[in-house]
Amino acid sequence: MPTIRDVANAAGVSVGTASRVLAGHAATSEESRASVTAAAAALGYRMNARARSLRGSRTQTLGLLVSDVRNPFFSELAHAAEHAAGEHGYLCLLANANEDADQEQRYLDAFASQQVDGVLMTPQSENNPELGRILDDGTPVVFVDRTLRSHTVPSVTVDNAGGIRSALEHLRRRGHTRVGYIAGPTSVSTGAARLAAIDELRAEFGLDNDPLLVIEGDFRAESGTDAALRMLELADRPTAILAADGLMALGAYAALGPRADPADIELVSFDDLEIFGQLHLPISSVSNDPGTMAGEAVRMLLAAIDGEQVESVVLPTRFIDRSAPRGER
Amino acid sequence: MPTIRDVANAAGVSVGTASRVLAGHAATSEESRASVTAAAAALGYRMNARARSLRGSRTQTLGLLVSDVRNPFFSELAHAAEHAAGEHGYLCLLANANEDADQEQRYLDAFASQQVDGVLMTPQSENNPELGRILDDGTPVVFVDRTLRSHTVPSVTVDNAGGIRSALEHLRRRGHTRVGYIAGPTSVSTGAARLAAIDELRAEFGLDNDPLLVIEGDFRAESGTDAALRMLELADRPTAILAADGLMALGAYAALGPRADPADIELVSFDDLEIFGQLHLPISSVSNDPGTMAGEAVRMLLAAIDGEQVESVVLPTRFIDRSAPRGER
DNA sequence: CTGTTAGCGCATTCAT
DNA sequence: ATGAATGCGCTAACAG
Repeated sequence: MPTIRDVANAAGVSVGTASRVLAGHAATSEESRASVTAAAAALGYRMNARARSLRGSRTQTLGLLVSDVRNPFFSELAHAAEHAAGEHGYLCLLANANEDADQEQRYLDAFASQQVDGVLMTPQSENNPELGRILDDGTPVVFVDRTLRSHTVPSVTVDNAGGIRSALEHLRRRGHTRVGYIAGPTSVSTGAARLAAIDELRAEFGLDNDPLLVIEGDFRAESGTDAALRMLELADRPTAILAADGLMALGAYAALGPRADPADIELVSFDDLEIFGQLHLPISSVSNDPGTMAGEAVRMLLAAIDGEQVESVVLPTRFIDRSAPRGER
Repeated sequence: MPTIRDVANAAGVSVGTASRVLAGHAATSEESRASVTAAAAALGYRMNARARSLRGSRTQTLGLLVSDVRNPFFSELAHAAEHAAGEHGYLCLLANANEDADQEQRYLDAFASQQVDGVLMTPQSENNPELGRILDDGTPVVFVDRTLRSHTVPSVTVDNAGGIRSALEHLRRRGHTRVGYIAGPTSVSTGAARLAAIDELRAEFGLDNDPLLVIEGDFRAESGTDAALRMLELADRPTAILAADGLMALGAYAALGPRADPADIELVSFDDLEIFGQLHLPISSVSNDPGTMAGEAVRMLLAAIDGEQVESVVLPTRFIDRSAPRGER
């Protein structure tokens, strides 16, 4: 691969001049601009981004660490973040923590040694020492979707309590008082916040206060299936099930089986997945658009990289009612 | 951030010695090993991967370019590739071409300027000049899932004809002769190969040769919905629909609607998505495991980076029958 | 075994 | 406007 030196030689100028022309610097003559450009094209010159970033202080690279790329919510988030970053000339290093704290640390270390300009992440483990080091180094970090008690970091999250409230309002309108809740892990901020909201609002919405109606899952489909099956075996079955995330809602859907009657049980999910619109049992949802979250988070991160002070934002949710018309219940 | 020079000073050795210790090089004394290690820990030293790769020839970084991360097939592929790469000490730059040829070129350029050691991609545009340049530079490239006529590159693909055959065998067993086919874009190798296989086998399997029963989609859900709707409006409706990929199958499923009777129409998909097992209309599928494909592709790419000659591989598919028992038809 | 030196590709001084 | 020189952090070659 030709270097800038080859280009300079071919163009008959010094590397300094070649560098200035290639960087679009102002102080260059028409003549050298022409010869350097021609030489670069002829040689098929391509700038070495790593060498450039060694000299300068920016790498134009962002680290993006999500909990699980196979979760549609996060893959949408990753896509949107990568897209937004690209629009600002940044490249993303995408990594998948895979719900594993060790892996999360390894990737953060890799990000740091790759000199990323900033990190966007959906954190999952409290007191992650690697995160502490990165912050100490002065690398800007923005949390998306989740937060951590152990570290004060700007974040983009949704109004979990508001979302839960909208779901409960829906369920009250539909006449449900016996509602099963498939919780997320309370070790994760979203899991904890949503469960806390349920407990807070239980009385106001006249929900049965039965501990058997709350089962903690792990934000994956299978745990949703298990939880739903256990609830359905109860002597006093719930008439509706609310899941703390989309995958667990899908798991609960699977548990109900292909012959389930929409009038039999009502499903509501936190997170809106595209597939929900296509199922034979409608799943209403609290929609928290990952695309919007990612866009906002990238904006914040870039501002932080530019040295600005950024404030956390909490986005509103929107309830999507997919339930059958009243008459059909 | 402390550099290796700071560590060397703190340890009272030269940078050369510090470098050797940190790299785990053999020729170091017990004494310097101890002092350097201690100094590095005390200072919180972290190697600068970009500076290292500027000196050496490897960056330990792979470029991974997929057509659409939001497609579960590709997100699974990306996850598996990243995981496999990580196990070999490689970091992945993940990019999303988003089914756009321009974007594909931009990312390939970015990969090259980041000096990736190799590129793993699901190609989508023939005669991509940027791809030509990368190959000319001697950067190893491996195609996954798809191939290109314009470039001879080692690839990991599935046996498309065999997969189609297994689907048609299933449909014949179930007594279908009027089968609608939702094709993929013929500009993509998989789309073309699967359609060609159908045409090839049409007579052998006694399928109706009605042009109205073949509609070309674009591998996205919506096109599957459109195609299925058009087929269902035909005076002589198909009794089964076969889709060239999972998302279009899901789209067709949506077109059938929540009240569709499993006995009414049979759905088969090329690609197996996790959700298929949970729908009220079963979707049988030709499973081509993206995890296996990605693992194999990473193995090949790393071998190619090590200068070995690698051969393309074609993986077999496995048919997953989710149709209702015969008695219920 | 270790210190010294050079150089990877580039941008940026400082002279001119 | 441009050339020469310097250094980013690191590894490798060469002496010792």
